Amino acid sequence: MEQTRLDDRDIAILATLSREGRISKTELAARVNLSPTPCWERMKRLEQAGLIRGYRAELDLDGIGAHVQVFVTVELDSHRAENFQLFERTVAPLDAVTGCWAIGGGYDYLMQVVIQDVAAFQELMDNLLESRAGVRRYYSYIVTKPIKSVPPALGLLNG
Amino acid sequence: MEQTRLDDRDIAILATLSREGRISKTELAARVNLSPTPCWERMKRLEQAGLIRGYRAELDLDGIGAHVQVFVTVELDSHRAENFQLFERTVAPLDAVTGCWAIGGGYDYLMQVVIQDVAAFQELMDNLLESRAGVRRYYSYIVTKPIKSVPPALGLLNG
DNA sequence: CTTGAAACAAAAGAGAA
DNA sequence: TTCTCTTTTGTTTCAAG
Repeated sequence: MEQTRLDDRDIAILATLSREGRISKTELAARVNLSPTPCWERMKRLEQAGLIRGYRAELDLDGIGAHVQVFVTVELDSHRAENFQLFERTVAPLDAVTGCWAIGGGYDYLMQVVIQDVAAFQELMDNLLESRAGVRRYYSYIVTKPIKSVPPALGLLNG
Repeated sequence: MEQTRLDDRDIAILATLSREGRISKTELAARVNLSPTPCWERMKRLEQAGLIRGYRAELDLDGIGAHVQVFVTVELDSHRAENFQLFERTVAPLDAVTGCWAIGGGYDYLMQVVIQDVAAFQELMDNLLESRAGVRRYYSYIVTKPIKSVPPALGLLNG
């Protein structure tokens, strides 16, 4: 299930698609100096290998509707495998939770929440505490200003 | 520069594109119960209004190359406007910094870093301290396991 | 990897509800 | 206006070399 080695052209295709996800295959081929067919075959291979998880429009939430964005660090009651699983299974289906990561360094999880307003956020967290998902305590950090959000630079990775 | 009111179809278009960014316009039109032309016009309008910032392929970094992902909370020396600007201008061009948010709640910024390995991360942070960008201290949280990452649910927003 | 052809989608216009 | 329908142009996909 691991990767068949990626060459520079594969990396170029991935890098291009991560910035211009709706580029036409003809144009993509031109960008990576390939004719359309082999480029299309590579793209299909990358998708089927699961290296491309999907394509997403990136939206300007500020223009679309009122909302707050909050990061939350979470500490669990107990550190047994079943507690982690319980928390993860509780949190994963919540629509307002747009990101969640298990982290090292003093907390157990970092969550990213995008939701209507602060009241709705408080209700979400109250429900999470009451749900017995094993949350000992949490700290909230409201986003006051988004500074940057970009796809990872593939050039920095050990290709 | 603000939005011309979005109706349910606009929201449906945005929601669909945020999950299937490479869907064909014909298929998109079918999904939102519209014929291709008006759907195409709406989509163009949404893009030109800046509500769609761009399209991105979401990549499986684990399959592509070795890397670490780190969240970093940052506290600045001083809270004058020029200090914030200096920090933001220093951090914004760094390729390894894939996300940065100004936050309330005890720290000034949260940064998301995706980089080759822990050594490269340390070097990045050392450089940031030496650069006199006004960082008083920072805390690092290495991601040990990504749990969830999805686009925001538009249904939860005050459309 | 290239060519080339058939199937399909995108873009733009003319006009009806 | 806002949608439907039609046409032209360009893209996607695949077979064959």
